[in-house]
This record gives sequence, structure tokens and C-alpha cells, in this order.
Amino acid sequence: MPRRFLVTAGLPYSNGRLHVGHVAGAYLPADIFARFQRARGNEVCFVCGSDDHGVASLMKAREEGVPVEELVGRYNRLQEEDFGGLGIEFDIYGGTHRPEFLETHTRFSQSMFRRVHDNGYFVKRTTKQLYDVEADQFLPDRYVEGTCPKCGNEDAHGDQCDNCGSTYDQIELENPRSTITGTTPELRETTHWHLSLDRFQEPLREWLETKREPHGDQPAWRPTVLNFVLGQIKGGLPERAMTRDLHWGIPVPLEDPDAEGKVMYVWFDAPIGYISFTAELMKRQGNEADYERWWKSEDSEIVHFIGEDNTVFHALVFPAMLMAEGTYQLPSQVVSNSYLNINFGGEEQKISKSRGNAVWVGEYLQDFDPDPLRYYLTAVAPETSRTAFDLADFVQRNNSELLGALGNFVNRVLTFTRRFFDGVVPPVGTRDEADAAQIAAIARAQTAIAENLDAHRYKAALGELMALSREANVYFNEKEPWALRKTDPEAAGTVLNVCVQTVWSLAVLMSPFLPFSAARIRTMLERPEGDWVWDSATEELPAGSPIGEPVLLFRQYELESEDDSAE
RNA sequence: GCCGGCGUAGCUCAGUUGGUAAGAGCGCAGGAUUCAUAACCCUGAGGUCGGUGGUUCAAUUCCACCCGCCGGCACCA
Repeated sequence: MPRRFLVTAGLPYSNGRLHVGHVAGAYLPADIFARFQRARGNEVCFVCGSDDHGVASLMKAREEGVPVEELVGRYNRLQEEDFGGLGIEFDIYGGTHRPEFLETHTRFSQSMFRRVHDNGYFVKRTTKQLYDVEADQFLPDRYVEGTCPKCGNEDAHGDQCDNCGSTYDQIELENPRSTITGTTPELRETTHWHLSLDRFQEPLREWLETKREPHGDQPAWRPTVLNFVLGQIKGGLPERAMTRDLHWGIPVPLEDPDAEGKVMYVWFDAPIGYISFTAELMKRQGNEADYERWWKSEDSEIVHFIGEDNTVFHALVFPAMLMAEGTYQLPSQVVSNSYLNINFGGEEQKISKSRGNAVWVGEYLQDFDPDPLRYYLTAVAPETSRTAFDLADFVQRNNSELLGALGNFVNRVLTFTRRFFDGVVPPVGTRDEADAAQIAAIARAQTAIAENLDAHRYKAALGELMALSREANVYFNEKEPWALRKTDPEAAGTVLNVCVQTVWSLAVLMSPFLPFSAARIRTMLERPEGDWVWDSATEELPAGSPIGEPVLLFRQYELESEDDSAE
């Protein structure tokens, strides 16, 4: 009985290009998981898209002097391009404000909002907030500066003073000014709908506690995720406003006059994007209502891949929303990675645009192939703690591991076969103990990789793949087919037969991680194209199968001068 | 301050339920080989498993305390 996985990767803000940190955190492991489960014969729906309603996008559009729709549309496409270039293949890539998705997304978001409202989980509260008359909007803390009420620093932020470190409410700020227009904002009353997270503390806690151990077919959640959110619950969950006074977002669908001109909080509508994009995909396939098979059917497993900064929303707020709505099932798994830092100038730093240390996907792809990056980011994946991207390390691992161990084995086997065995798979002949051991190693690696991937241990799974290629190199060396072919050609043929089987297996087993290279091997072995089938890793190619012109899988990289290393 | 994570060979890190598991990869050194992208293969590191106590017949693996890094404690996502 095949399983069914609805896989999501955290929606990126459509206000910038993607860098390696984004990829390592959510998208690459999600893609590997989706590819793997598909190869296993499971049904997979892999959904992503951009989160277009972020305030950051609004600010950026204002900076650039372009309409925000234009800005998010542009980055939505650029991000989709970056993903495509890396072989991260979603079944659908939407956008919460992408024109073709807007109607569906609005409908789903408003429906969710209304149901949560009707079920009584919103609390309406009126508070005072700063209002920029000229910009005609209320000001989030980010948009206010002024004089710190504690220390007198004149450039204090709306909620916190960088000078003395104290925090306060924005209305306590002296001489407040809007960072949008520079004008002095006035105090106005505003009403918002708050989600009563406190009412879900106990249900959330009980639900999360069950994730400490494997449940059903799902492995336990990563302790870092559970520790963090259970800690939050222990400290008490606050009410959170789910509406905003902005002109950018999904309109609040209530009849209430106080709801006039308000939009949903971006984190309310963003996760609904996962659902609305799924619905849009189903609509294109014929029947929108099929989204329920993925989101409301208990035999569907929902797996969210996110960066650590999204943990609260995917493990607490969104589940609480779903509980409040009442008809959805909760996620089976939230796979959260830590941040990927970057080694830059001999120092480990956070990746940040302003520091100019980011390695951008788009720029990377101009000079390098996608698979080496997929390999490296998986090898150093921040699964349990923060790790760092290091260009020298990347080059090193590409050359010594990817090329030296894996690429070299494939290449030596195929060129050898072409040269000495007429370019076809030699007969099996009689396998001795060592030959059988090598064949057995394939099945062992296949199992080990599968177990690790099922458990979301990508780094370990990749390690098993590399271990197989190393074993294969050792086997080849010990058999010395270059000498054996002169004394016992038939035995040499047996060795190469085993080696070709191993090459094929490597292709199947690497396909979730290194899809481009796997496809190249498939071409060289003249196997039919199509979906990868995990079980075919142990299906042997018949003797006499042709072997095409060998193509190098990986290139040797050199570390160039530091300047262009990470621009 | 409170909460969480981390501290294992030169480097990057694995170590599941406590007892011949103190390991891998890389780097480095020596050797071997030629099928292969100066790739591959073999051998070598004697590392107080951050520190100090404790539990135990036995702890890197459990407990306490301490030291050192990192992160979270915002109407920020």
C-alpha cells in the first residue's frame, strides 16, 4: 500500500533572490525527500510558492519605487528560476499574490478566517497605535523611530532601544517619527482580531508530546523543534493579532464595520498558501476538491520543511489555526533545520545581504553545476546545529569526494568496459566471494539510505551513498581487472559486470540527491528515461546491454582569488 | 537573568538504549598501482571524548556543579 505525502517547503518572501542558506534549510531536503518517496512508489505532492504579503516586500517596493505587485511578481519568477536551476522540482510553485493563484488563495484564506471566527477563537481588541497620516496607515514597530524613553537615544526603534537595550511600547517613544514619510505620527485607536492561542496550549502540548516518539510510519520529530515549541507552551502562549492595518494582504472577510480596510496578518494567510496552491494544482488537474485528499484525509502525511525561524508558525500557530478551523488534519512532521552560516574572510558569519557575504543561487549557477551544491549543502546540512558554508570546503569536497570517490568510480568502470569489453555489459560468469560481497553491499546501502531518508537524516543518508562508492573503488582495486583481463578474461568480465551493476545502483540511489548526475549515468547506460524506481537499484542489467560514450559527471574546481568567491 | 543547543584526532564532524566503538571523511606523511578527471588503493595520528565531583562492577554515553562558545526570550519573520 503506497503512502501519500503532502510535502511543503517554507514559502520564501518574494523580496529577494535565494542564497545557499535558504536552499540548505528547507528546499533541498524537501526536494530530496520528495524525490525519494516518489522513487519508492509513494504518491507525493510537493508544494511551494512565495509569500507575497510580507511587510518586508512592501518596504522594498517602496524603496525601489515600484508597485508591490510588480516587485513580488518579479521575485516570484526569479526564485522559481533559481529553484529550477538547482533541480528543486515542485509539483506546483504558487504565490500568495500571484495572479493565477490570487482568487483561490483569497477564497481559502477568507474561508479559514471566517471559520475560525465563527468557531469563536478570535478575540476582538481595540488598542492605540501610531498612525502616519501622510502614508495613510498604522505603523508597525519597524516603521517608527524616536527618542528612547529610558536613555534619551534619539534613534531608538519602535519597540526597543539599541543603545540601552530596553524595550517598551511604541507609544512610549518620545518624538516619534514615521520611517516611511518622516512625519510625526498621531495616536489612533484600532481594532484587531487576536487568535486565542492560550486556548490551544493543552491540545498543542498533548499533540506535540506524541511526536517525541515514532508515531505510525513517522519518525520522532527532531528534539530541537520539540524542545523549542514545548518550551514556548510552558512559558504560556499569548494572544496574537491576526489582522493588520495595511493595504497589502488578504482582506478580512467579516461584516463587522471595524474590519473595514483591514487585511490578514501575513502569517495567517501564508501557511494557507500550502493549501490553496494544492487546490489550484488539483483544479488544473481537473477537480479542486481533490485537495481534501491531501489535507483532510488521514492516510495523507503532511510534512513541512522549514528553516528554524519558522518553527513557531509551523509547529504552534498554524496547527492552532487548523484546530480552530476544525476540518483539517495536523502536520505529521515538521522538519526544521538550523541556520547555515558562512565562512567569510576566515570568520564564521550569519548570511546577510547587508554584509554582502551571501552566496546567491543564481550567481552560483553561472559558474558551477547544480549537483555539487546539492551534494555540499547536504553534506554540511545544519540538521542538529548551525553549520557553515565554506567555499574552500565546497571545492575540496567536490574534488575529493564527489569527483574522487563517486565520479571516478563511474568513469573508470565505464571507460574500462568500453575499451576492453566491446562497450557492453560482460557476462556474469562465476562470482566469487568478493564479487558477491560487492553485490551485497549495494542492497545494504540501499536499505541504509532509505532508513536514513525516512528518518530525515539526509547527511547520514548521503554518507551511506559515498561509502558505497568507496567500497566499490576498493573492490575494483583489489580485483585488479586491468591485470586479470590478461590472465583470466572471463573473471575480469565478472568483475566489470559487478562494477557496472554498482554504477547503475549508484545512479538510482543518488537520484534523490544528485538528479542531474543520475540522469547522465542513465543515459550512458542507455536505460530508458522516466521516473526513478528505488527498487530497481538491485535489478541487474543483463549481459550484453550497451554502454554509451562515458561523460564526466563532475568537474575539478579550483579555488579562485578570494574576491569573486562569494560576491 | 531565564530557556535551549553545543564543546570528541590538525580541520569538519558520527557516536542509537552506559561495558573490546573511541570512530569516519578531509588534510598531512610514507608506500603501492595504472582501468580512471595527478584520480584510485594500502599504512600511520597514540586524541585526558571542555573541567570537577557523583551514581555504577563499568561512563564520552546517566546526575550535579563549573568554564567556554552560539542561539531564543519583539505587534521579526
